[in-house]
Amino acid sequence: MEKKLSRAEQKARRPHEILDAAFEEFVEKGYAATRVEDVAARLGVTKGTVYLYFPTKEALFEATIGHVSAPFEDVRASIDALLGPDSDRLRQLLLLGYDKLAGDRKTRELLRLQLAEGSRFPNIIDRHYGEFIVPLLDAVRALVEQGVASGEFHQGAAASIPEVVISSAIHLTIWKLIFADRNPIDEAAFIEAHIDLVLNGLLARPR
Amino acid sequence: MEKKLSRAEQKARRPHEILDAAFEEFVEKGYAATRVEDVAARLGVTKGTVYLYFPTKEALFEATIGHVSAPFEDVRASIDALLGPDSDRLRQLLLLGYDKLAGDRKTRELLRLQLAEGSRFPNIIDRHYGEFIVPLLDAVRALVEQGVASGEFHQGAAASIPEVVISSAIHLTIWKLIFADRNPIDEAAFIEAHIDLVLNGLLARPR
DNA sequence: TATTGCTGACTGACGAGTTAGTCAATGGAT
DNA sequence: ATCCATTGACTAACTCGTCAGTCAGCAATA
Repeated sequence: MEKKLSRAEQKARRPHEILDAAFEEFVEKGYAATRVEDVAARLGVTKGTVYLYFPTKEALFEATIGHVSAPFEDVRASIDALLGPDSDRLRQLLLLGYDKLAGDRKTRELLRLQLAEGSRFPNIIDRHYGEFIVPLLDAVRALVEQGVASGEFHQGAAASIPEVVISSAIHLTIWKLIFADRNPIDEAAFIEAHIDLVLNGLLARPR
Repeated sequence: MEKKLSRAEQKARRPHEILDAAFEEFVEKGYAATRVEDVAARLGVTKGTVYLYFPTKEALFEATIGHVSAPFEDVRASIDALLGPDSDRLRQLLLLGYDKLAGDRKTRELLRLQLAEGSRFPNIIDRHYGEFIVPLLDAVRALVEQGVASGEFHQGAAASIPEVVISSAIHLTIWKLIFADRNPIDEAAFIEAHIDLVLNGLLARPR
């Protein structure tokens, strides 16, 4: 079902197509081992075409990172819309986190690229940090503080460091990145265990 | 203070020296971008020398991974030596985990290499999984199960998935890999928060 | 016909792997 | 103790393939 596109339409689509293809190649091979020609081949065009839209391989890489890390603005809004007691809101927030981080292949692979290439492209780290990490941590912190204020959560070391609350989502993401399909994990059970731990801890409750 | 080494001594040291240098280069640049000549230059020798000891760059890389992931056999023993109530033993186990994972630069960077190059060198993953991950998770699982049996820990989703108990150590490791020195974190407070969360959870205790 | 998105053949640089040759340590002979 | 033939760790300059980036020309569109 190939639709015939006008030249203008084709040209307008090219950058997106190229960035999508580049993302796949960079994820698969890493920056250094990726060949611009292979990126082009994914679209059935040649290297020259890619260089009409991006001046260098480096520029292509940075644009690629920007392209996939773009659609994160809605997260903040979803967080503010959560309802119910703080423990429920925290549960929903964590589920949302799993969905956006461990569940979304693009975000996951973006993390891989940050780890693999971040030292040579520091700006991709800083950008992601400001646009994604800080707001997420702030949201968790705000939620936990509110829970403490309402008396639903107890004051303590854990309440002041939001990182430890979301760690398992990072953990599952890393696990999936390392063991793609080889050591699958029961994700639903993992997430339930995480939420259970965060709310109840391990110590037996006094009855 | 350069000590004069006999030829035999020099030759015996070479492989170690090369692997140490190679590790630094691979960590810094990644597999593809690392030049064998730069590895050699770290020792003040030339490329040819490296090829006397390792047949290809690939073989050098795999040997390098093997070289740094070697000293892990003692962890199991340290775990079995822990004493006291289960909550104390768990705390000590976590501290040990932080020491070996987040605290040790080599282990940390090994994780980075696994993430960055693992898809192209599957065997380095499998090896590490069997030699390090499985024993560690088994140890945590055994400890938690014992705590449940003794009544100190409560039965629940968290108790059956040891991963969620150690997640924050992974999280801190990743954080340090991504933000080397740029966004430092109060590690002692982080670890305390982790232990607090694991033991007590967030929910306020009934008084 | 004029325009332009694209091609594909080209270049220059770079890096893995090779190998003929070097020279200093070694150890046996004197 | 001194000499010298032999060894072998190492070098330096090479080949060969690869790949980023270029650009004159082509062919389809408007």
